[in-house]
Amino acid sequence: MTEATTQDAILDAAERLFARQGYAPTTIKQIGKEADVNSALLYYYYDNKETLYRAMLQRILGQLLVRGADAIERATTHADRIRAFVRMQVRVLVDHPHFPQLFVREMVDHQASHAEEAITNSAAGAFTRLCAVIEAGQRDGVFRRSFDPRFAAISIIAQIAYFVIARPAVGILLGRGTGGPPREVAESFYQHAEEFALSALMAASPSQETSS
Amino acid sequence: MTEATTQDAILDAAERLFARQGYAPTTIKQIGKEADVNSALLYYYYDNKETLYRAMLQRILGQLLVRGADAIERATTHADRIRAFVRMQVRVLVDHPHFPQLFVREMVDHQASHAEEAITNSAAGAFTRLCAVIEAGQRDGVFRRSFDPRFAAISIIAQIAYFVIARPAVGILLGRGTGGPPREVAESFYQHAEEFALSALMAASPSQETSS
DNA sequence: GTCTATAGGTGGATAGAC
DNA sequence: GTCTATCCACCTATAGAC
Repeated sequence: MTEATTQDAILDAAERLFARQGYAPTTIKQIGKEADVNSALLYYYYDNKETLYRAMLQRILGQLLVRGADAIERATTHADRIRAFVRMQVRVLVDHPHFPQLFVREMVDHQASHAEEAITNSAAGAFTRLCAVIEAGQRDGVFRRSFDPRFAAISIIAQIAYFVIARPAVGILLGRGTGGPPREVAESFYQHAEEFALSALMAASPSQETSS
Repeated sequence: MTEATTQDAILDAAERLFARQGYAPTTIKQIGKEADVNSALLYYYYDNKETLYRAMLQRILGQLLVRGADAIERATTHADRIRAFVRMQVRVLVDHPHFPQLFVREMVDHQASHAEEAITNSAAGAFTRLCAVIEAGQRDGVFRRSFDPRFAAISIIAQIAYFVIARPAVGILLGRGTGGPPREVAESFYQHAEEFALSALMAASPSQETSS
């Protein structure tokens, strides 16, 4: 949090405030104050509020994209590749605590219009990679063939994503109040998510349907 | 959409605009225009912008609570109860297209702390019911016993919830742009979500772990 | 109940000194 | 690069006529 450049200070402040409050309620003056610079200075670096917002979003999305997915390639079984993917997802999210809020707000406030390119890029990356892993597993008969790989990928991603995005709600559901679930609970859930995903994917030869 | 009373017209307009744009960017004048009344009239019915917002939220929440969950009780097998739950979740969301945005914003804006009790109550109600269904299935040996029922419930809910919340992102991932996936694709996904959840839950007697 | 007119406040953005 | 001062647009909310 101790910034090298003024610009970093501004982006850090913007990231905090935009994540906490959203785009519209966050004012230029507020960001200036939080960054300990005069608010007029923001217009030296950025044309307007929107440009600053985009720059902030680009920075954090860029950091996300860097995270290599080679852990997936290192895994030797199809199952382990799924596990590796989920673990990577978790790592990215805990490393960037502001990301979930920013992402959700961008979704509902702007229909991803400011993030389309970044998502497209990361789609080419993480999402397609996960789809490929699933397809390979299906080809080898390890995973059920009944699922559309892209849908399965969404189901897998959704678990962690929802848990993090809806943190306050999840906290309430688990009886831990609005602060969200404590660390140990979150960690257990991350493990659970791996198993749940795998359990769904794994081809069980003769699955029996029982009536209650 | 053809309203009986002026007040309905105002609330309808408010619901549309607040859902689409969020609280801050939506102006009283805009709402007045959309409702075809003078903006000053809104202050005859409501003390201020915030009060109007809360009234709008209360109305939509009231409508949500009505939706019975008896479809779950009617189902005869454990599997069908899970299916019924997912379908109920979908129905609530398509019947109230503005709800997801409003709900998510309440969550991120207020950390669910001053989020309306109604939200937490109805969510918690549905959640506990789903947990009970899972536990029953586990007791009868139909569902895997390895999952914590509460975690499994979150995984199940997450699929639809994420799909709806992250609609623009999902659209991009599926190659349909920020407009979100078209109706048929969404419907297929909803069906997929049922199968994915069940597939994960179902106790497969001897599940084989294969290496690639 | 519904309107016109307007007060009062705040936020985005610019001009210009240092 | 950073700051002071300020303009202008726009928004919430009120007063008061009809």
